[in-house]
Amino acid sequence: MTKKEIAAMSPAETEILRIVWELGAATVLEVVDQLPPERQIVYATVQTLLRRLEHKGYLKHKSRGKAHVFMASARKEEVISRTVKDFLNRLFGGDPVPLVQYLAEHGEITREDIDGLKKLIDKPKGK
Amino acid sequence: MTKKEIAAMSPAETEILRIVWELGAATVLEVVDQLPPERQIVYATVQTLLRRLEHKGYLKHKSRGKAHVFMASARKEEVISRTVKDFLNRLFGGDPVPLVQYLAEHGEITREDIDGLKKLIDKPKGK
DNA sequence: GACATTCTTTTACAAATGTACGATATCGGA
DNA sequence: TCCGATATCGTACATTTGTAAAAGAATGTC
Repeated sequence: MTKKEIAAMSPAETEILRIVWELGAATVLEVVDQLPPERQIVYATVQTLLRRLEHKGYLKHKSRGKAHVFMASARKEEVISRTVKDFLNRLFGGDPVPLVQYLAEHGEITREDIDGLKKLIDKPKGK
Repeated sequence: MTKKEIAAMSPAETEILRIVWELGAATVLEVVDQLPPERQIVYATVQTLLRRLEHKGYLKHKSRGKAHVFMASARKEEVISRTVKDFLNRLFGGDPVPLVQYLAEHGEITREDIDGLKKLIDKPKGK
């Protein structure tokens, strides 16, 4: 395991990283446009966040014309894994059940979602 | 809704708050003892975190002898709700399914857990 | 090829965060 | 009542974070 040493991302950075993941590749402007309307945050700020994410190793970029196109650099699976685990540890001492329970109780996930999950558990070697 | 305005807690603070919840009520020392051994953090630091949590409204304390006994001040349910929702928004754009999916795929939750969840969903007004 | 436009780079900066030392207060004994 | 042990309080301080303005560079357009 020679990697792993990648600085944790901050909440605001996480938000931005997620959007880049969603878009696959995106310029500063495209990320800004993707932000929820109620999220007041200017171009320059998003740009700073993207740059910091690049510094930390989460993103890389290539140029398209004068614009920079950002895209994932670290493996998303791994980043999510680390992030979720950390969150779970801090808020629930590592036990995922209360978290899922919360989601269920608050109607965040439906019975259909749950049925789908069973399948995942049964065949762990999913595609 | 005249409340709600409670400053967000930082990751380190979250960790400490969780322990206080778990213990119900605890002195600085008791919290320190509850921290996982690999978590290197001295008494004074935990104290600061507890103090900050109190300032933000998450905790209150009463005295027992010379020691302060900290306990929840804000409703845990609500704090967890806000925290989980925020996390979900930032990392998954608000969609809980990928999160639960991740937990299922990585063996964090078992089939039994899931069966229990269905019950919760079926009777949302659970005790 | 001069301009307005569009991006990036550089730089800033206050507030929050993580971590902790030193001074002071308090309590239970000898 | 003086002492050692135990706690809290006040303070500190380097980083990180969130937010952004200002300056500089690349582009397409007349």
